[in-house]
Amino acid sequence: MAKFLTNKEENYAQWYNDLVIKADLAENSAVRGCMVIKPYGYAIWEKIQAELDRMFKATGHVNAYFPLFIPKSFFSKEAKHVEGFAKECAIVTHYRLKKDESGKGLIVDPASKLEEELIVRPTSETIIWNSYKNWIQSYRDLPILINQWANVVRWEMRTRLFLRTAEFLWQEGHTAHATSEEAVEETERMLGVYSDFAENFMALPVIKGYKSENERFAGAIDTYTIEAIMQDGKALQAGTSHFLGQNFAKAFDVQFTDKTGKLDYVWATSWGLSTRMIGALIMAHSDNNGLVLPPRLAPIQVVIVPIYKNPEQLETISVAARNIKSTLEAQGISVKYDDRDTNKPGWKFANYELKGVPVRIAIGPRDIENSTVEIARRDTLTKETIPINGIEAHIGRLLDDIQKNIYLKASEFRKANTFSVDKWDDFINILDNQGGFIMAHWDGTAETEEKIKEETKATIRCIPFDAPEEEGKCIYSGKPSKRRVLFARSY
RNA sequence: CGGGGUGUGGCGCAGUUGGUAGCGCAUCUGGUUUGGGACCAGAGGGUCGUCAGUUCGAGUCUGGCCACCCCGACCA
Repeated sequence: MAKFLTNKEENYAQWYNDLVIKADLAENSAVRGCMVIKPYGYAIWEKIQAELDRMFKATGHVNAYFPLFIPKSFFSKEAKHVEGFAKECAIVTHYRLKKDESGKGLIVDPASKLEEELIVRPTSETIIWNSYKNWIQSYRDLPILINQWANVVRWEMRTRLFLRTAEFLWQEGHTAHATSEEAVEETERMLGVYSDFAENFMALPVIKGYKSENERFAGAIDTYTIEAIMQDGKALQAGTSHFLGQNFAKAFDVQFTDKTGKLDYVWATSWGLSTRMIGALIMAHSDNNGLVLPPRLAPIQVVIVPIYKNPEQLETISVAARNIKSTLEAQGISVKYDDRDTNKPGWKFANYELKGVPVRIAIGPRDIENSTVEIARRDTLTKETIPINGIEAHIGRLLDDIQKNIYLKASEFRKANTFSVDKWDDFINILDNQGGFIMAHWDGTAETEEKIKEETKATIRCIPFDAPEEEGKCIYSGKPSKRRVLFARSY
């Protein structure tokens, strides 16, 4: 099988590309660097959105929407922020087209040049803080806990479906607080939301930690991250939460009067998670037969495939299949009954495996006779025959079990590919031969981090929150270090 | 922006010393099939990325341009 996919072990990057295309998640578009997210891929995003949105609201946040366009002058108000994004911005300079003098075709009307150029948002801190300035006068106006679901544009040189595209979808939370402590708390809370989501829904074990100065968000005091390991041993940053201090409040002059009547700048956070998560989902769990989706994010959790020789048989089987479908749906399980006569069962089996549907139920004449069905689980590719009676409890348990098993498998993979390293030679060997997470000592300087990056392409993914204090020597410089940090090559 | 590669039916590809375009998959029709990607018979579908040049004649040779992919630098 799997003759339609490149082998994961042979060419991981090609396997990933094949999978995205063949599973019908997305494709490249006519616009360089921009992808079309196809219905099946978008359905996964909708599941991600629905769950995160629920979690954001449960933690007191509300949704709003700010403009796609940002006046250039806003953008340049926070020095580090500009530096971080200036190199990858799309800019609107005109607002009108006209017919080309010499015939057909359209040209930009030079007379429609904008007074001030508009930047297509690469992130929305500036446009949002420009609004917050008008919304905040007193401590009574705080906190503001807003999230926005949006598209953003970052003009990337090289793109890959879901992992890096010029335009992508995400959510960005932007909060304003009266105190530093409260903002830090919020930053931590939202990283917690992300890691809960990753572990419980994506079945993706993540390491929470601080970014080093080099890797920090432009304009942030502190960036927290969740880092996940992919099956090729590379790390993927799955979500970030930033403590912005008073940087944006100062840039946009957002002050408030506190309880004692004193004027102070507002404290801020921002946090984001993007369609890149779909890339993580694919790369963390899938195999050479196709996608493996955790049940809690699978657009279709159970597919029913009838096996029949003639229309009469199909009719009998369909009655049983529809009964099972409604029984399962009553339990909140999403079920597709695929009774299309245009494809054979074997084709359907392979196709739903490619698409990562967690559970497949096959019903044929034999099953009708015995009141049974054949159940196949995607994660282990195993099959069993069970009685139809009590199927809803069985499938419910099975889905839970698959969710847990996928998480467990990913956890074990991470464990087997995380190395505690003390010698520079070992550091290089591991990166070159197998990849993975490396826990090593670091002297805490940006120079050392930069040199390690130059020599090995590995970066500090994070300084884990739970890294124990431990005396040691920097893997590169030999200078004293107090704790190990997480190194890896990354996406 | 550097290095490499590719542009030929919807998709994947072949096309020899230049002679008027072919294969597989997919599609459509008919029939037999259906418990792991069915089979047989027939049919439709191509300004060969683009512009110019050489030639009696260009998918093929020459030059320019464009697009895309892969590997680097940059990044979620």
